[in-house]
Amino acid sequence: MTTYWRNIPWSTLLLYGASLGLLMAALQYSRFRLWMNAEAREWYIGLIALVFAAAGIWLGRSSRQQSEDEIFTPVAPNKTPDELMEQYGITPREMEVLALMAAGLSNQEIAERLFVSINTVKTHSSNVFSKLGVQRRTQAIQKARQTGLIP
Amino acid sequence: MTTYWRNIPWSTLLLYGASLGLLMAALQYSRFRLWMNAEAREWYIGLIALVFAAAGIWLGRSSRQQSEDEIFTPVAPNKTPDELMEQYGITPREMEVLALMAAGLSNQEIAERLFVSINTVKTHSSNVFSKLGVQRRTQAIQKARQTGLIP
DNA sequence: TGAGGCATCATGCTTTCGGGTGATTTTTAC
DNA sequence: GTAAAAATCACCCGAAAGCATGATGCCTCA
Repeated sequence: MTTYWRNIPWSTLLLYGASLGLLMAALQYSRFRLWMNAEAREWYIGLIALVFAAAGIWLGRSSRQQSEDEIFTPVAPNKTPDELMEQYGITPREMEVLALMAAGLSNQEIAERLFVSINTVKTHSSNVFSKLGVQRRTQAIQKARQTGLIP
Repeated sequence: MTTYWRNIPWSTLLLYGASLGLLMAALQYSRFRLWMNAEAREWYIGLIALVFAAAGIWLGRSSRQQSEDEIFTPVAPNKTPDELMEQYGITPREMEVLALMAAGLSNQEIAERLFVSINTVKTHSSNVFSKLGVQRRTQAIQKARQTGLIP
């Protein structure tokens, strides 16, 4: 089920456990010192909390584990492509460009396929981007698939 | 790296700070209780360390998530993504890059998401392209969807 | 008949992508 | 312990993509 992930390196886990043990040892040692009065203890505990929180953040971010569901959540389209074209104001020609774009074609290839110049393809794609509210063709493809504009 | 804090929402930071303050308050309150002797204090501090470490890990992980980029899943593959990764020789890290690529992210955004440099992302994406036998990222997305590498 | 939508094309400019190459470090495998 | 694989980063350079702007011709519809 988990297709791509990386375990937390054992070295990191060991380092983490060792640092915890070191802090515990430091606490034990400090018990024999007299600098740790009641007021300082609060700051000491707060410092431990901050240190381990920071270490936890670092550990959490350095681990590569990432669930599929975070990125790939299927969206069931409730509208037909025609309704979505109407909704976004996408013209038929722009739809053609979008479809070929999603097929992996470059602007030049789309231009040759549609017998127009590459500038025209750029204009159409720019219009599609602004109408879909995206900046790049990959975003346009993703949004078109998500909304059901493209199967 | 200061970029670590870029993607953490302010609400999360506030929540985190508030929980820290609550724990400190709980510590203050516990000083007036008598259950906290010398031996229990070590366990108490260790508990705080564990709690904050866990919270830090959660924070570190959750800050990498993104709820918006979702992908519609039209394909019923005959092979599992793991088998396809094995077939194409795609590594887990390259798979991550491919997934974020399909989510519409630019190389720069992928780099920020994975906390690596844009050069690393370019290397991974180039490897993915050559392994999939394509030239552009849109082609890679298309092929990955067709083969079932990506839902 | 004139306004507006659509499709077409262009030019200049900036950003991003992708290929190629080489390198170091970390992790894994034997 | 060593070798292979994986992950990381850097640099150069050309191609592609994207943005802004303006223009022309066609068609429809009021």
